[in-house]
This record gives sequence, C-alpha cells and structure tokens, in this order.
Amino acid sequence: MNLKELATKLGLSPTTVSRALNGYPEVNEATRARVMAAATRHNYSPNTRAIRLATGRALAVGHVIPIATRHEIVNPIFADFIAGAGETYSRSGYDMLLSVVSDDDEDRTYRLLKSRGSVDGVIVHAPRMNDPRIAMLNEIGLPFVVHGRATGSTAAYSWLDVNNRRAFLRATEFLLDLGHTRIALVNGLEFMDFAIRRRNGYLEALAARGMTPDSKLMFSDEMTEVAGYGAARAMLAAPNPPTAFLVASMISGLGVRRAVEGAGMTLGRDISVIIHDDELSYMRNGDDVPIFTATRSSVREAGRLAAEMLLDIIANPGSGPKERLLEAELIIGQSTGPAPK
Amino acid sequence: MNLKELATKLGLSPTTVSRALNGYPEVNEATRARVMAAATRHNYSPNTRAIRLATGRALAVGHVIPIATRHEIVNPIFADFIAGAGETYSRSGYDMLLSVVSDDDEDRTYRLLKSRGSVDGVIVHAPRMNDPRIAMLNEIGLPFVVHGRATGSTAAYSWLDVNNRRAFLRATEFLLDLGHTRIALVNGLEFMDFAIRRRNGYLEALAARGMTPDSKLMFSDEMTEVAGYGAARAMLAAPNPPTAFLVASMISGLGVRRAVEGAGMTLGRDISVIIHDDELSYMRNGDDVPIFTATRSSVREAGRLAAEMLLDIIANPGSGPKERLLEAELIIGQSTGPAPK
DNA sequence: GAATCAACCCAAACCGCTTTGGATACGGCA
DNA sequence: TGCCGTATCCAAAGCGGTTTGGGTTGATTC
Repeated sequence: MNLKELATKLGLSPTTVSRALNGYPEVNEATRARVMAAATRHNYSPNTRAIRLATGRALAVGHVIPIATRHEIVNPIFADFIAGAGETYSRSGYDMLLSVVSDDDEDRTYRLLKSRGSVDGVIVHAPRMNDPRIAMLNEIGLPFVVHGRATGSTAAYSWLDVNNRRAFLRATEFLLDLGHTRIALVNGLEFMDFAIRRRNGYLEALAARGMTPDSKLMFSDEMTEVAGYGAARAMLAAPNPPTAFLVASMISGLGVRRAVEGAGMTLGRDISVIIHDDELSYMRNGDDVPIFTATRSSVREAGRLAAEMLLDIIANPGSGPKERLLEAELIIGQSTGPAPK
Repeated sequence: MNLKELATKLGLSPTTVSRALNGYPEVNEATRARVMAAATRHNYSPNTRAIRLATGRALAVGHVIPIATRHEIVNPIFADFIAGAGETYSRSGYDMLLSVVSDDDEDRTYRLLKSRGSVDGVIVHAPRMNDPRIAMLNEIGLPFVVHGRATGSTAAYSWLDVNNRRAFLRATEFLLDLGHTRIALVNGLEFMDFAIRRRNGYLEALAARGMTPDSKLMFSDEMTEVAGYGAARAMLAAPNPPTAFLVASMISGLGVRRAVEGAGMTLGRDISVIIHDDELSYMRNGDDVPIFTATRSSVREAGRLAAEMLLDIIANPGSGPKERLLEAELIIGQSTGPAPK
C-alpha cells in the first residue's frame, strides 16, 4: 500500500493525503481524520526511501567504529554507548547506521557517508590528541558530535565528555586523604584523550600535595583484565610497592583485584583500589553495595545525551557548537581504606 | 556533483553514464574509461537515496537489539558479533542498521523495517525456545538469518549456530575423564536457546556415564561476573561441594575464579574450571597460553559468516533456507587438572 | 544494393514521496 | 452586486538515480 493507492482509495489526491498525514494546516480536520483512519486501517507506512529522496534528508545518524588494525580490539564501552544513543534515535524516528571499518579507511568512510548522503550527521568515537577527524568533518560539512574531546584541536566543535581530569583528581585526593602515598595509576592507552586527562588529574592531585610522581607507578595499556593483572602484579612485586591503585576501567579493575588477592592481600585493607565505572550493563560494580570504590558515570546515558545533542544540531544548523561536560560521582565501595601503617 | 551534471560535462546522456559506471555491456569500453576517469576526477559518488528508491533495494541489513525491560542488559557479545558482521557489510557495500528497542517493541520494529523498506533483511539475535519472531518474519516476508537456533520452531529458517550441545558434552566428558564426579554447571539464562543446548550437552555426558545430575550443582542466570561469583561461592560453601565448574562465559568465569581463589583454593589443582570462550576481543583468554581451559568459538567470525549467509539469501531469493553449524574447539588451559583425591 | 544485425547511445518513464503554484468555492464586506 | 480573503484541495514538477524501448550507424550477408 503506497501513498497513491491510499489516495485513490480515499478519492483524494496524493498531495492532500501526504499533507493530512504530516500535519499540515491546509487540510480539513474531518478529511485528516478520514485519512488517518484509512492509513491505519490499510496498515500504510510511508516508504522511507522515497521520503529520503524527496526531502533530501537521510533520517539517519552514522557511527563509525574503527577496528584498530594493530590490536583488533572492539572497545567494550561501545556497546553501552550505542545502546544509549540507539534509544534516542528510536524515539526520534532516526536510523542508526554503523560502519565498522579498519582505521585506515576511517577518513574515506566519513567522506563517503557525506557524499552519498547516507547520514545527516555522525558521532565521533574515541578521540585522540589533535584528532584529525575534527578538521576533516568541519571541512566536508558533515554535522557531528564528539564523544570526548580532542586536546590540541583548534577548531570549534560540539562535544560531550565526562570530566575525566576532575574525576581522577578527586579519586587521587581521596586516596591521599586516606594516607596513601604510593598510588599507582593503571591507565588506558595514553594516545586516547580521556586517558591523558585522567593522568593529568592524577598528576595534579599529587602536585597539589607536593608529591613527585613515580613513573614506575604509572602504567598505560589496553583496558583488559589481563593487562590490569599484569601491571598490578609487577608493581606489587617490585621494591617499594604501591598501597593503592587508580584504575581506568571495571575490566582492568578485575585484573588488579586478581593480582592483589593473588599476592595474598585483601582489597580495602592491605591495598586500596579505585576504578572508573562506566556502568556497563553487563559488568555492574556490585548490585546495591558497590564492590569497588569508583568514579562513576554512565556511558549509556552519555550515548543518549550525545545523540540528542546531534539531533538538535541537525535540526538547527548554524546554531553553533555545543558543549557538555558531565561530572562523575565518587562512589565509596569496599575496595578502599586507610593506608596500612 | 550528480549523475546529470556529470553526463552534461561528458556530453553523454545520464543513461550511458549510469550504465558505464555500473558495468553494463552495451557501452563502448573507451567511453566507459572516459566516464570512470571523469567520475573519479570530479569525485562523483552516486546518491544512495536515489539508488535505493530507483532499485527498490535498501542496500542495508537490520540488527534489532532488544533491551530487556526487566534487567536492562546489553549483551556483551553483541559488540563482537556486530563487528564481524559489519566487516562483511562494508566489504559488500551494505549498510548496517541498528535498532535498539525495548523488547515489547521488537515485533513492531521488524514490521516497520519491512513496511517502510528500510532493510533488505535482518539478523535475529538471541533466539529463545519457540521463538515467535521466526514465524512472524516468515509471514511478513523479510529475509533473515538467526544467530543461534530456536528449539521447537516448526517452520524452516536459515540459521548459523555453534554446536553448543556438543561443546558442553565434550567439556563435561573431559572433566569426567579427569576423575571429577561433582561437576557444577554455571549456565546462562535458560530460556535462551544456546543455554538449553549447553545444559543438554552437560546432562547427556553425565547420563552416558550413568550419573544422576544434581540440581544443586546447576545454576542459571545472567552471565555476569557477579552472578558467576555468587553461584560458585554458594556451591563451594555448601556440603559436598563440586570439584569442577562448567561455565557459560568468560565473564562469569572471572567471577567463578574469584570465588575459588577467595575460598583459598587454587584453580587447576583444587578446582577445575572450563569456560566457553567467545573470543571477545576485549576479554581474551590469555595472550598465547590460555588461562582457562575452554570451549572456543569466535563470535566475531560467526558475525562475519552470518552476514555473508544473509547477503547470499538476499541476492538469491527462493534458494531455500541455509544452515551452518560451527564446532567449538576444546582448548586446554591451566584451569583444569585431575580431581583431587 | 537492400536487408540484417550488432554495437552504441539516448529520450522518457518510473521509483514513491514532498512541495510549489495554482484552482475552486464560499462567506463577508463595501 | 462585485471584490476579496480564507479554507480546501489538486496537478505537476521535482528529488537523483535505473531501466525500458527505441534510434542511428556501420559492417556483414545474400
């Protein structure tokens, strides 16, 4: 059943039917009601392909997921972010287009999305320092929102980020207040912007107390269980080991915990651990009582909000770049305690 | 730059230019070369919206991700499956459309995808027993491939699955051969088809040795770290505890390991654990030497293959349902050993 | 030399919707 | 009574491709 058929069946022109369905004022309310009724009765739904061509809008948003050719990792937080964004799109009648491409093809993919008109905008994931995508997207004129920020980028752009610096600053202060002086940082890959900011927060807190950071206590790698385990194990075995760990993710946190327990120590008593908790739905930090003390910020909520921001930008072009900084909560769990004497 | 402009610039008709670019035989090779060159020079790429309308094909595949309204979980293996499928789509010029919907809306979503012509086919995720989606999709005539199977479904349908029954049967046999007699099953939610099959494999292996299953050793829940921990902890504390665990996922496996170590026991010596390893890219089972003994099957590869199967079905309608059963490998790691005396 | 055929190219219809630019009818106003 | 504004509705022209159904040309066949 298409528009024309529905129109003939109603004895109306396609124009009128289209207007009736789309809420235009120049159609009699009685007629509109008749059209609406007929539409639902005949189970009519407009062909999106035709709408897209006629309106010139894609009614879709793109997410380009780069598959790093080097370490083949699918970022586990994507799943929740995407789920959040997807909720927003469903609510607004937008489609979500996922492009999984090797990171060499990322640039080409954005250009194709633009030139073939597949999407009205994109969300940029996992920004790095001086991320070249920002200038490129501005240049080709494809609306976008960055999840995170790109330190060093000069151009203005829209972004939504968690205050990673502040979160790690507060977490470090919290550990310092508990008397810890040897605090280790188990960070993500430090070409990622969020990881840089977290390290900065950590360093700032130390500096504020006049403490010199120890590079032996600073680790940076993929945020996996194995990496977290390896890092913590090595640090605990080294001379003058840390009494506290600041960990970039729930998953690495599990590895750190294993190393701690494997060394015969108890979490929250011998060793304190604070993780960053993205509230991944399949990796909850305990049910009601949090297991780990954590800086908490829902990545799923971030997905929802970033998508809303993008839809807003698409609906109101030329409204200038938008920015939004979310604060992480500091949640006290069972993994922290006063530094052992 | 669109087709018509390119045609005028070349002094040709849109017809000829279209045919030249799409490889039709009725165009002079010299002309074709000229067209191709001009196309790349002027950076022409066809408007997909127009192509879709003209051809009546969506050039897109849908993945409907249900967000369970009850436990709000985003299945962690989606990420890797989607990544695999996405690779196939990119290679074939198809788009991947993700719909994140509450599971009450799932039915409606499939119907909309069909009636609005947004996709040429869909992948059905997480089939349950007697899954109603299969009959529904057959009825509305939307091509699909099920990732997994739906026990009890009478209609024929295309699917790609891992031999879950056989994997867990072999794993159980392996533990039995090591002398274990108290083998616990830490399963996923048993309304999911894969979980049912795994349990069946487990039960079959026990039955083959004339052993009666103990319901106290059979656990079923969400596959999270916390759930795995809780289950294992409870079983280990109960009278007549198991000496081995068969665990449905890497993530629950981490929880089981924590419970084992928390009880002061050593993995592979006091307690044996076999997990199912989907080879999630962010949750590797060790680097070269596997940590856990595991039934291994890459869900990402499954994504690739399922997508290929679907594209094949779309390209050759009426070719009848396709089926593909992947075997899991049994990988020996460090988490299993002979039953303690 | 006329008929035939292959090779090559084009005009125009079409996909299903939106949107522009009227047309028609009716009531109110001067 | 005649003009005008308002309320309704419609015909037709896009949107940017693909595809159908010819044309034209030059070589081949008889």
